[in-house]
Amino acid sequence: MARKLNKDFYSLETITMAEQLIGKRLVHRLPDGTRLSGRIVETEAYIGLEDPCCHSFSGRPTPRTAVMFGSSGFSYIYFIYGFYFCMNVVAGNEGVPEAVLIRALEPVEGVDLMRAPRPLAPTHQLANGPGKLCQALRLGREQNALDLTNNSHLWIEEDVDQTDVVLIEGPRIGLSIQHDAAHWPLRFGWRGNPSLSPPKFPQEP
DNA sequence: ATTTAGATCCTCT
DNA sequence: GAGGATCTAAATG
Repeated sequence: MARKLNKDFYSLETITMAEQLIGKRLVHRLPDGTRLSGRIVETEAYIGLEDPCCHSFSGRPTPRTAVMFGSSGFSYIYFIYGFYFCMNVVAGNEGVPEAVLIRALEPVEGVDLMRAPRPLAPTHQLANGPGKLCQALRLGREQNALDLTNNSHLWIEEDVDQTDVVLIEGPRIGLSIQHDAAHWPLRFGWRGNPSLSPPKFPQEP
Protein backbone atom coordinates (compact mmCIF):
# COMPACT_ATOMS: atom_id res chain seq x y z
CA MET A 1 0.00 0.00 0.00
CA ALA A 2 1.27 3.44 -0.92
CA ARG A 3 2.42 5.95 1.66
CA LYS A 4 -0.21 8.13 3.30
CA LEU A 5 0.35 11.85 3.04
CA ASN A 6 1.54 13.13 6.41
CA LYS A 7 1.52 16.34 8.37
CA ASP A 8 4.46 17.69 6.36
CA PHE A 9 2.36 17.59 3.23
CA TYR A 10 -0.66 19.13 4.91
CA SER A 11 1.51 21.95 6.20
CA LEU A 12 2.08 23.24 2.68
CA GLU A 13 0.75 26.67 1.92
CA THR A 14 -2.86 26.31 0.78
CA ILE A 15 -2.48 27.12 -2.91
CA THR A 16 0.62 24.93 -3.15
CA MET A 17 -1.32 22.14 -1.49
CA ALA A 18 -4.15 22.53 -4.00
CA GLU A 19 -1.59 22.11 -6.81
CA GLN A 20 0.26 19.22 -5.20
CA LEU A 21 -2.90 17.27 -4.44
CA ILE A 22 -3.35 16.74 -8.16
CA GLY A 23 -2.10 13.24 -8.92
CA LYS A 24 -2.55 11.97 -5.35
CA ARG A 25 -4.97 9.18 -4.46
CA LEU A 26 -8.05 9.71 -2.29
CA VAL A 27 -8.97 6.47 -0.53
CA HIS A 28 -12.13 5.54 1.35
CA ARG A 29 -11.89 2.14 2.99
CA LEU A 30 -15.37 0.82 3.75
CA PRO A 31 -16.18 -1.00 7.01
CA ASP A 32 -15.82 -4.35 5.22
CA GLY A 33 -12.36 -3.40 4.00
CA THR A 34 -13.29 -2.60 0.40
CA ARG A 35 -11.23 0.22 -1.03
CA LEU A 36 -12.91 2.93 -3.07
CA SER A 37 -10.28 5.22 -4.51
CA GLY A 38 -9.58 7.72 -7.22
CA ARG A 39 -6.79 9.89 -8.49
CA ILE A 40 -7.34 13.57 -7.74
CA VAL A 41 -7.41 15.48 -11.03
CA GLU A 42 -9.00 18.78 -9.98
CA THR A 43 -9.00 21.01 -6.88
CA GLU A 44 -9.89 24.51 -5.75
CA ALA A 45 -8.26 26.61 -3.03
CA TYR A 46 -10.31 28.57 -0.48
CA ILE A 47 -8.09 30.97 1.35
CA GLY A 48 -9.91 31.85 4.54
CA LEU A 49 -10.00 35.39 5.79
CA GLU A 50 -8.72 36.84 2.51
CA ASP A 51 -11.42 35.11 0.52
CA PRO A 52 -15.05 36.27 0.54
CA CYS A 53 -15.99 33.01 -1.19
CA CYS A 54 -14.69 30.90 1.70
CA HIS A 55 -17.14 29.54 4.26
CA SER A 56 -14.85 30.75 7.06
CA PHE A 57 -14.56 34.31 5.74
CA SER A 58 -16.47 35.80 8.66
CA GLY A 59 -13.57 34.77 10.89
CA ARG A 60 -15.88 33.10 13.41
CA PRO A 61 -16.27 29.35 13.57
CA THR A 62 -19.79 27.98 13.27
CA PRO A 63 -20.85 24.41 13.95
CA ARG A 64 -20.33 23.63 10.27
CA THR A 65 -17.03 25.40 9.71
CA ALA A 66 -15.34 24.64 13.02
CA VAL A 67 -13.02 22.02 11.47
CA MET A 68 -11.49 24.60 9.18
CA PHE A 69 -10.31 26.57 12.19
CA GLY A 70 -8.46 23.57 13.56
CA SER A 71 -5.23 22.04 12.35
CA SER A 72 -4.64 21.06 8.74
CA GLY A 73 -5.02 17.58 7.29
CA PHE A 74 -8.61 17.02 8.41
CA SER A 75 -11.59 16.39 6.18
CA TYR A 76 -14.23 19.10 5.82
CA ILE A 77 -17.31 17.59 4.22
CA TYR A 78 -20.49 19.63 4.01
CA PHE A 79 -23.99 19.17 2.64
CA ILE A 80 -25.21 21.40 -0.16
CA TYR A 81 -28.31 22.06 -2.24
CA GLY A 82 -30.30 19.50 -0.33
CA PHE A 83 -28.66 16.67 -2.29
CA TYR A 84 -24.91 16.59 -2.39
CA PHE A 85 -21.81 16.63 -0.28
CA CYS A 86 -18.52 18.34 -1.08
CA MET A 87 -15.18 17.21 0.31
CA ASN A 88 -12.34 19.51 1.31
CA VAL A 89 -8.97 19.03 2.92
CA VAL A 90 -8.35 21.52 5.70
CA ALA A 91 -5.22 23.64 5.16
CA GLY A 92 -3.59 26.32 7.28
CA ASN A 93 -2.51 26.00 10.89
CA GLU A 94 -4.82 26.30 13.85
CA GLY A 95 -6.73 29.54 13.57
CA VAL A 96 -6.04 29.86 9.82
CA PRO A 97 -9.28 28.54 8.34
CA GLU A 98 -8.37 27.58 4.79
CA ALA A 99 -9.20 24.50 2.71
CA VAL A 100 -8.86 22.75 -0.64
CA LEU A 101 -12.00 21.47 -2.34
CA ILE A 102 -11.58 18.19 -4.20
CA ARG A 103 -13.49 18.73 -7.45
CA ALA A 104 -12.84 15.62 -9.53
CA LEU A 105 -11.36 12.13 -9.41
CA GLU A 106 -10.27 9.58 -11.96
CA PRO A 107 -11.81 6.35 -10.57
CA VAL A 108 -9.22 3.65 -9.75
CA GLU A 109 -10.37 1.07 -7.18
CA GLY A 110 -13.93 -0.13 -6.61
CA VAL A 111 -15.19 1.22 -9.93
CA ASP A 112 -18.16 -1.16 -9.98
CA LEU A 113 -19.38 0.17 -6.64
CA MET A 114 -18.69 3.72 -7.76
CA ARG A 115 -20.95 3.12 -10.74
CA ALA A 116 -23.95 2.12 -8.63
CA PRO A 117 -25.51 5.60 -8.56
CA ARG A 118 -25.07 6.01 -12.36
CA PRO A 119 -25.22 2.60 -14.03
CA LEU A 120 -24.98 3.94 -17.58
CA ALA A 121 -22.16 6.44 -17.14
CA PRO A 122 -18.67 5.87 -18.53
CA THR A 123 -15.97 5.54 -15.88
CA HIS A 124 -14.53 9.01 -16.42
CA GLN A 125 -17.92 10.54 -15.58
CA LEU A 126 -18.44 8.78 -12.25
CA ALA A 127 -16.54 11.31 -10.17
CA ASN A 128 -16.01 14.35 -12.40
CA GLY A 129 -17.53 16.89 -10.03
CA PRO A 130 -17.49 17.60 -6.30
CA GLY A 131 -20.97 16.22 -5.61
CA LYS A 132 -20.49 13.19 -7.83
CA LEU A 133 -17.20 12.16 -6.28
CA CYS A 134 -18.74 12.12 -2.82
CA GLN A 135 -21.50 9.85 -4.10
CA ALA A 136 -18.99 7.64 -5.87
CA LEU A 137 -16.73 7.24 -2.82
CA ARG A 138 -19.71 7.21 -0.42
CA LEU A 139 -18.56 10.22 1.53
CA GLY A 140 -21.00 12.04 3.80
CA ARG A 141 -21.51 13.40 7.28
CA GLU A 142 -19.85 10.42 8.91
CA GLN A 143 -16.57 11.19 7.15
CA ASN A 144 -16.51 14.82 8.21
CA ALA A 145 -13.75 16.09 10.49
CA LEU A 146 -11.52 13.01 10.27
CA ASP A 147 -7.75 13.26 10.63
CA LEU A 148 -6.47 12.16 7.23
CA THR A 149 -2.98 11.48 8.59
CA ASN A 150 -4.27 9.05 11.17
CA ASN A 151 -7.52 7.41 10.18
CA SER A 152 -8.01 3.85 9.00
CA HIS A 153 -10.93 4.60 6.67
CA LEU A 154 -10.20 7.91 4.97
CA TRP A 155 -6.87 9.24 3.78
CA ILE A 156 -4.86 10.46 0.78
CA GLU A 157 -1.81 8.57 -0.44
CA GLU A 158 0.99 8.93 -2.94
CA ASP A 159 0.13 7.83 -6.46
CA VAL A 160 1.69 9.11 -9.66
CA ASP A 161 5.06 10.75 -10.13
CA GLN A 162 4.53 14.48 -9.73
CA THR A 163 6.49 15.14 -12.91
CA ASP A 164 3.76 13.38 -14.91
CA VAL A 165 1.18 15.95 -13.85
CA VAL A 166 0.61 18.88 -16.20
CA LEU A 167 -1.20 21.62 -14.35
CA ILE A 168 -3.80 23.95 -15.75
CA GLU A 169 -5.55 26.74 -13.82
CA GLY A 170 -8.65 28.86 -14.08
CA PRO A 171 -11.35 30.67 -12.13
CA ARG A 172 -13.31 28.74 -9.51
CA ILE A 173 -16.70 27.26 -10.33
CA GLY A 174 -20.20 27.80 -8.98
CA LEU A 175 -19.60 30.96 -6.95
CA SER A 176 -22.47 33.39 -7.08
CA ILE A 177 -21.21 36.29 -5.01
CA GLN A 178 -20.43 39.60 -6.69
CA HIS A 179 -16.77 40.04 -5.93
CA ASP A 180 -13.44 39.75 -7.70
CA ALA A 181 -12.71 36.71 -5.57
CA ALA A 182 -15.21 34.75 -7.64
CA HIS A 183 -12.78 35.09 -10.58
CA TRP A 184 -9.52 34.41 -8.79
CA PRO A 185 -7.57 31.66 -10.58
CA LEU A 186 -7.69 29.18 -7.72
CA ARG A 187 -9.01 26.18 -9.65
CA PHE A 188 -6.36 23.66 -10.64
CA GLY A 189 -6.57 20.65 -12.91
CA TRP A 190 -4.56 17.99 -14.66
CA ARG A 191 -4.47 19.21 -18.21
CA GLY A 192 -6.17 16.93 -20.71
CA ASN A 193 -7.48 14.42 -18.17
CA PRO A 194 -10.88 13.06 -19.26
CA SER A 195 -12.14 13.02 -15.66
CA LEU A 196 -12.03 16.82 -15.24
CA SER A 197 -15.35 18.36 -14.28
CA PRO A 198 -17.20 20.70 -16.61
CA PRO A 199 -16.92 23.52 -17.44
CA LYS A 200 -13.65 23.51 -19.36
CA PHE A 201 -10.68 25.52 -18.21
CA PRO A 202 -10.17 28.72 -20.28
CA GLN A 203 -7.02 27.42 -22.02
CA GLU A 204 -8.44 24.05 -23.05
CA PRO A 205 -9.27 23.25 -26.66
C1' DA B 1 -24.78 24.75 -27.64
C1' DT B 2 -26.98 27.23 -24.09
C1' DT B 3 -30.66 27.96 -20.92
C1' DT B 4 -34.06 26.71 -17.41
C1' DA B 5 -36.32 24.35 -13.85
C1' DG B 6 -36.49 21.23 -10.28
C1' DA B 7 -34.98 18.28 -6.66
C1' DT B 8 -34.50 19.30 -1.54
C1' DC B 9 -32.57 20.64 3.23
C1' DC B 10 -29.06 22.49 6.04
C1' DT B 11 -26.95 26.67 7.64
C1' DC B 12 -26.76 31.22 9.13
C1' DT B 13 -28.81 36.18 9.39
C1' DG C 1 -36.70 32.99 5.38
C1' DA C 2 -33.13 33.06 1.78
C1' DG C 3 -29.72 31.04 -0.58
C1' DG C 4 -26.13 27.68 -1.62
C1' DA C 5 -18.24 25.61 -3.53
C1' DT C 6 -24.34 20.74 -7.54
C1' DC C 7 -26.35 17.81 -10.97
C1' DT C 8 -29.82 16.12 -14.27
C1' DA C 9 -33.24 16.34 -17.67
C1' DA C 10 -35.92 18.87 -20.65
C1' DA C 11 -36.66 22.78 -23.69
C1' DT C 12 -35.02 26.07 -26.77
C1' DG C 13 -32.30 28.45 -30.54
